[in-house]
Amino acid sequence: MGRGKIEIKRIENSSNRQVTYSKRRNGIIKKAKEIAVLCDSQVSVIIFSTSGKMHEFCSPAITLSDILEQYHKLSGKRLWDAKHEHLDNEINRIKKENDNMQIELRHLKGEDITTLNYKELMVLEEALTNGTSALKTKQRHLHLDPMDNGGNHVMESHGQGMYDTQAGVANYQACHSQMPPPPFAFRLQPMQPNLQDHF
Amino acid sequence: MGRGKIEIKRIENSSNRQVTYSKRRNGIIKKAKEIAVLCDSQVSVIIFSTSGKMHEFCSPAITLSDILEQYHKLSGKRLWDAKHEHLDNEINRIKKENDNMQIELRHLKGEDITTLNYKELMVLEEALTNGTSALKTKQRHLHLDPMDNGGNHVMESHGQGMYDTQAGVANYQACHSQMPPPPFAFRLQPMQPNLQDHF
DNA sequence: AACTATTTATAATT
DNA sequence: TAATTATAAATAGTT
Repeated sequence: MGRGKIEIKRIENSSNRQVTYSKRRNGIIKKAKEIAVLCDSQVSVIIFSTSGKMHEFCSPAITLSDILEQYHKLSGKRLWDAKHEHLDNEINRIKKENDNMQIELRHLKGEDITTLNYKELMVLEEALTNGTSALKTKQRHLHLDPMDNGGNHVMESHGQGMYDTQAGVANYQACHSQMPPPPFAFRLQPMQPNLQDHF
Repeated sequence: MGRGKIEIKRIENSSNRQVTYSKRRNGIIKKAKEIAVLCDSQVSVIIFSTSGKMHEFCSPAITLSDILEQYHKLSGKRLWDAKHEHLDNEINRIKKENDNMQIELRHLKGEDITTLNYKELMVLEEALTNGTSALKTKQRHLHLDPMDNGGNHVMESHGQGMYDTQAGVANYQACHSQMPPPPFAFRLQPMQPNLQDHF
């Protein structure tokens, strides 16, 4: 319907195709609206252009979800099973990851460690050692730079916090005074890192 | 487009409505096919008659599922049913949980703690304290009951590990000898538990 | 369901 | 890019 008849095949000229798309898309959606009103039917039209833009029409007083549910009932085609399965797999994967982390967290916090064997305890000890060491370093940093927080720090009494991990010797000393509870500086005793090196 | 112009409102005559429905439905689906070919676009048309019959058209080389997924991405509207939505929510929930645990784990291992503030460091310290304390207890247990593992333990040298947390005073002393690295028994100094009681 | 007068959609043009 | 218009296509009413 136009100045000339056209063959129904892809319009090669990009600009023409875009124009035709726009006109015909409006046409279809107009028709969809009309049939919905005239014939009291439920219609869903979804159109994506090559450029990725979407236009849709859905009968008033009904959602696309409703239409899809109807679709499922009437056609028997299950549109969502694949998606559901994928989501299920995803959930299982993440849950497993979750469980493992949960266990690791509990162990680091000292919970549920009665079942751990010797080797596992060693790994745990190393992790705690590293964590404590890093925390201590951070705390010293806070101590040296009180501007980070609102003061309330206690001077490091003394002691060489760092020690040669390669030597594998805990060679520091910590002798705290009886002052009121210091925030945290040096209440943690560094532990022996790299334990596994000895086994 | 016919012998006379019609108003776009519900056709009351049931038989006429049925005829018009049939004609216009074919028209829309024909148009949908045409625009899909002419403009290389993806189209989905689903029509339900009042009598419950369904007709559909979907662009070749694409499934309705694909179109609906696109639809969700572009419109943000959720088309899926309750189950789908539930699964989606579940994934988001677990992922968030996952992220939080991941962060906590990293902190306990001494990673990424430079951004922690004072209070957070205190919480972290408490966790490490508890974990270390529990580990030490377990290690002592292994020491007392060498059947658990292959022995190779060192006797506890000395030291009063526990101290009054209520007093809020870090009153322990730790003066390690320079012995060669014992496996693990009592290289960990108990730290102050229940730190939060003080704040 | 087929026909056809007429309306509507739209291809080509401006 | 948007309006115009000649023509093709769709379809309302008829048979």
